[in-house]
Amino acid sequence: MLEALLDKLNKFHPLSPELTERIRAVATLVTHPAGDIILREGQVCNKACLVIKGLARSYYIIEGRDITSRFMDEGFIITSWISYYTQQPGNEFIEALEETTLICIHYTDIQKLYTDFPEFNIIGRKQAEYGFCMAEQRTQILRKHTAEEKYKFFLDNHPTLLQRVTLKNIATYLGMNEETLSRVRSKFHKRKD
Amino acid sequence: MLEALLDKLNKFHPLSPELTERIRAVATLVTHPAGDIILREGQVCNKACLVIKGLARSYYIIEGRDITSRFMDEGFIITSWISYYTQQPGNEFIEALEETTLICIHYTDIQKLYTDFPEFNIIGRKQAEYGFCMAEQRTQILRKHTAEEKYKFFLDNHPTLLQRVTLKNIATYLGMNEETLSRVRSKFHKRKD
DNA sequence: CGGTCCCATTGACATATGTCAAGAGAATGC
DNA sequence: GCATTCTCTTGACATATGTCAATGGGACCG
Repeated sequence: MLEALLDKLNKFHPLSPELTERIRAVATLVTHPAGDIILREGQVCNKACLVIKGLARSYYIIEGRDITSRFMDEGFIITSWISYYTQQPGNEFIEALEETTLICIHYTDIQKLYTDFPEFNIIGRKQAEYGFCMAEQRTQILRKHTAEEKYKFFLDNHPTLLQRVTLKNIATYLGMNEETLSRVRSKFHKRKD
Repeated sequence: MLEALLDKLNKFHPLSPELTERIRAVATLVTHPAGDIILREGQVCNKACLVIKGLARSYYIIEGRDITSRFMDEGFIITSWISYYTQQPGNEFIEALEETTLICIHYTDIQKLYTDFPEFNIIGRKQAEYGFCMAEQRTQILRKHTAEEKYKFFLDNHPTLLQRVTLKNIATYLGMNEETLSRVRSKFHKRKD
């Protein structure tokens, strides 16, 4: 199972045998049941985890509203980026939406990897660059003008998530409320007949 | 003037004399007059530039609307991140809002720095991590519920920009139109009397 | 099997924001 | 120095989305 992580890292940059060994030594497998809160607001996020199986969402609460910031399924990294990078308490929750199996590495272990294996910084850099691009892309959804365009964008970019996530969570991800999304959907799919 | 760049990089990670020398060799100073388009939609962004003096904004056009994605002033990096990282044509324009002086390094030179100086990846990683956090923060503006909250957030986080940027550009940055911003401001500042 | 919860939909209505138009003032250019 | 833009504001009105409430269908659980 650890192979999934090694594969992913290898695609960023080839891992030496020594580095591979060290990663094996510090990576741990965890499974969260559906509904589990993996990280809470106010905590420092001290690990980064690859999703092997399952699905989670990150969200935060602002003025009493639950706002979904990200969905993370197989192949993606679960962490609360700002809290992780700055090692300060963050405002994000992370919640398992399905039973979710993760390979986790602690922040301090990752920092040691950076200092002990300079080439691991290449991987860290490319991962951060990738995450950055994804973040910019997510932002573009919120800049769409109408609810319908946001929904269309979601359909085009996350077709599989639609079956796995409640519409309420999708709605808060798209910056609208549940009822609006429901109406947009009925109008949108009616036209397709 | 190059010192500003070296200072910034040094704060991420100490630069060896050799690395410092190489950076000096590849960095170039450029000045754009106000109104200049530094990058156009459809181009590949092949450099990253530190703003020494001046101010620019990146924007893109979607369904005929001009949407500001970022403001970049002194100390910040000007580049079109997705296009830069992927080296694919992007959809962003970058426009100098004031006369703007930059220290630029070409993408290929940066890549050579990564391969020739492994520790330069530490700097690249930390810069990407920082940019990622900034991107997440920008996104939070768009998730605010009302126009007034968005404006308040902008006031708190970019107080100096208000004097340097037209309200129209701020409005598109905040995901509202010019008139709405104007009304929010008059209501908001009236209360302060 | 019946009760309870959660999810999604729909209706009626309220309201925030967008749109279109006009105008005043400042900045810019010939 | 005058004309021309541009910026910002304001008004009247249109409309998209939010809010509140009710309903029906599943899923889950005792």
